[in-house]
Amino acid sequence: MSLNNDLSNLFATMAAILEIKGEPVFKAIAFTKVSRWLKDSTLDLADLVATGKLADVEGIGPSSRRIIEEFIRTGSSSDFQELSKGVPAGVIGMLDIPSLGPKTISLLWKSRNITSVDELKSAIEKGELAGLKGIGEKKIAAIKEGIELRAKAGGRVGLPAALAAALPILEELGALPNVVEAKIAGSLRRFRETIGDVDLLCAAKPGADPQSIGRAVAAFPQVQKVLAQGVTKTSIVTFDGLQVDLRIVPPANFGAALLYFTGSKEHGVRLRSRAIDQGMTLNEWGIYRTSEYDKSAKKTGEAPSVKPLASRTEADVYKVLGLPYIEPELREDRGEIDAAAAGKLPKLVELAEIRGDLHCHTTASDGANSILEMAQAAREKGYQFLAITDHSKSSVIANGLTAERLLAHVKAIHKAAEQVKGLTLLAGCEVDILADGHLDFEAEVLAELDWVVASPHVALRQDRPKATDRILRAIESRYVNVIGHPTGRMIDQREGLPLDFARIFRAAAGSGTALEINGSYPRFDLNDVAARSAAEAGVMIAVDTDAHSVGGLEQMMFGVEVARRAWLTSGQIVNCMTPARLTQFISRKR
DNA sequence: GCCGTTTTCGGCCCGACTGTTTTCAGTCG
Repeated sequence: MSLNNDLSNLFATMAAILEIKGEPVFKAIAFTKVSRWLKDSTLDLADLVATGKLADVEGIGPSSRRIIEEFIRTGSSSDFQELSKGVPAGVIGMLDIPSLGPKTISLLWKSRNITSVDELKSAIEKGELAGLKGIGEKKIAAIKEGIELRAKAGGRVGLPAALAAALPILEELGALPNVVEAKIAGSLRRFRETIGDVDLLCAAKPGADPQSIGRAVAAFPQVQKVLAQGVTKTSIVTFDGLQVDLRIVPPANFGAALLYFTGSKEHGVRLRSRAIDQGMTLNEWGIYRTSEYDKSAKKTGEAPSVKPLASRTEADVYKVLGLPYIEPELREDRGEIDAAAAGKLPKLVELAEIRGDLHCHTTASDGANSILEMAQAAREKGYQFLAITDHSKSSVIANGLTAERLLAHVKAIHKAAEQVKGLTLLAGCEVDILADGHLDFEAEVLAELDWVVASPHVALRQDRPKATDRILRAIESRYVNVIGHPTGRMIDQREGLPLDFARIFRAAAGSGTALEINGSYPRFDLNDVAARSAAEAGVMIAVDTDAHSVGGLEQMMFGVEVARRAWLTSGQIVNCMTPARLTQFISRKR
């Protein structure tokens, strides 16, 4: 996996250099696509190269293939060395600064010899940017602010935090007198694991001045700063440092706008190019017959004068394109448009289909609530089963249970089960997978349990063969029902184990061992891409919260969202089984 | 650089906002 990451970064850097050098943008776009594919793919690159299957991957042509093959062979790329010759590394880092793009960076570099963010900062302070063509006072101020913003925000915020910040603003927006409808769009609507900025869309009451809505939002109590304010678009920064972009459209164009601003960018590009193939033009106002659209009058901030073929709802627009409605979680240009055209979109799992949680903690280890409290909370959520899975002895910091304490705990769970009617309470354990793949308890202890989650918690920097063997060994145990957070990655904090997924998935599918989507942020592990590959390989997926309190059970919605992004249906998820089916699933392995 | 049920060459998605401009380039999503 780190090979994929390294190569992904290599291609992203090459794209950046091409942009700054002012090469035709399409080269950079092509490399960006390769970079994205490398980051997303769980396939074994070395394997693809060896079998010649790399040539089948869409978007990877002869040049990219040559670069990848050379990199695998030698660990470096002569194309990259050639391209980056004479380009200081700091120049590329300047691309991260908002309001500073490749053209300006190139200008600063060529005319003022500015080659890093630090040099840029001191040049601004000394007033050395004055007199450059196309750069005035305001532009310089914008660059200065961009540098500060970058230093403070550090980029993206986690999904749960972004959602928590966005919902109150959405509510205030929806309550404005001139707003007919308001929705979250962008990556937040697609439930990406991290969010760059929040996109909101609203429909203005016909006849109302759209700009008045933008002004009202700019005056919301959360607003720290207004970045831009036009007729149909307002951008603000909240006191949390989160950027929120609002677009205002007429109700008749709401669907087209929602489709446009939900993205992803790549999904949108594909839809628009599909429209072109069919003699149509798709934009945020609607989908139009190109012959009519080209003749129509257009004015910034207003719908084109010609009548669209569709625009009111997203489904209407998809239909004109000959496609069924595509759920936002699938709109990542990962084959969803081809699947839609072929009538092969999955019926995505829904939160209401989840019948229980199979990974949670109590006061016996590091949780905040008792067995009974957790069980009652699960019952109140309408669950039919719940597995109590406290930590094993090696997790000392988490007050992990010794064999003795665990066996007493099992009895306590069975006793609590009698007090909560209508809920199957499973006595389980989250057993550490030790560095060598041994489990933290002997078989005779595990045999006393109804449900076993085996998870890696330590030694998360192992190399690929070691890490893979370790997890494979756990999968082989007849008592292990699911591997919890299989890679141990933490978003933005640590990479996790570089597993050979192909081998893991084969073993898990063959043995009837589930793999977990852990719905607690920043785990989300397996992630969407890996979970999708796993399910395609026939692996059953468990969607769990890893709740450490009653409130933690609510994280199930995030786990389900990862599952939806992984194209999963209820039939591929252990938590959607009836209690009777679940019992069968467990006994089949033993 | 990649791609091809009209193409092996000639295309490659689209609009809003800002700033520095007198008609447009750069940036962003």
